[in-house]
Amino acid sequence: METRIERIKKQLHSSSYKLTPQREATVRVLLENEEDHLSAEDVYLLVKETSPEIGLATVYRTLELLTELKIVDKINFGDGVSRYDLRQEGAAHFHHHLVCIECGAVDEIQEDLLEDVEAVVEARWNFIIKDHRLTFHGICHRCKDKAEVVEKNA
Amino acid sequence: METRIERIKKQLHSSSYKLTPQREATVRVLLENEEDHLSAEDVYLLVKETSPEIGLATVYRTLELLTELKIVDKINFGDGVSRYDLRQEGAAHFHHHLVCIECGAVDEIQEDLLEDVEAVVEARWNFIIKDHRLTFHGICHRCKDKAEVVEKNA
DNA sequence: GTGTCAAAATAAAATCATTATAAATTAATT
DNA sequence: AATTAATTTATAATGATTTTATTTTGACAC
Repeated sequence: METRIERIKKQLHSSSYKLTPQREATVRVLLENEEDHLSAEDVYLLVKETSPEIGLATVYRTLELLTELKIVDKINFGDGVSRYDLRQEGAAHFHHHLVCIECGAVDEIQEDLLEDVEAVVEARWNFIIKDHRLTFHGICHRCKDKAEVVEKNA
Repeated sequence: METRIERIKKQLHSSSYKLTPQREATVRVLLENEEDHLSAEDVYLLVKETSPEIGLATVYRTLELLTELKIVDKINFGDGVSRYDLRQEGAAHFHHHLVCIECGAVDEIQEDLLEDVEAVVEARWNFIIKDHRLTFHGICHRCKDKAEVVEKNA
């Protein structure tokens, strides 16, 4: 954890930004909730637990800054709020998401899976891919299993 | 065009909704601007040209209704506004998008391309896919060609 | 045709996430 | 220590979307 904070500190410095206490607290929250997909408000509430004096606008600015530096990814699942996700270190590609339409859970897929598709798109559409977003909406394994159990008992 | 309106009318009726003049005007705007990705506000302004008495809220409600009936897709490119896109008739899958980070253009890919990937995801993550969203961010063929010309002339 | 009821539309106000502004604080530099 | 630049805070503003209350419309029974 500390080493990751150190690394992020260096990333900030290399763009001549400082790792202020508020920014550090924000980054810590993101690290501690790495598997979640927190909204700005979520982050704000969590940061407030350790640094009650922080303002919502500061959290927004910090998240924006981290997004700019490609330390976090800003993602949008169409529920009206932006969510922020720490990037995997050294990951060349972005991970994908599985959004459950039953329970709302968001799971991640770290595998790329898109290499072939991207090759086709670049060749056929003459488009240089810099980034991609792939989200599947459906029924997650938990809800699926639950439904099967109910069915069996019926 | 008229046949498509007729078909949409039937779709509405089969869910016991009516194709009111306002709804028809909204659908017409969507049909006339099929290759664009209009925001609710865009649709509103265009509908207003032929039906000046329509309200923004009605447009929102109509778009929401059409989305519910899967006549249009609501998409979100992270620029803060939702955009609405007529579905291809009879398309079993959603089309994908190419967003140019230079000029902001949004092109569509009608081909599926994801069949193999979906098979892997369903099997490996035990997830039932109902819908997907795939967007590539990068440099479109127009900007790419422009850059090459500049390079050649330099 | 007229009355009645429900669906739909309108206009205005409310809500919610996000951003901008201005004043205050902190840190870095001279 | 003084000056300047960054950063933060609190508050107000914005902008997209939704809700609410009210009015209009259309279908159907009488």
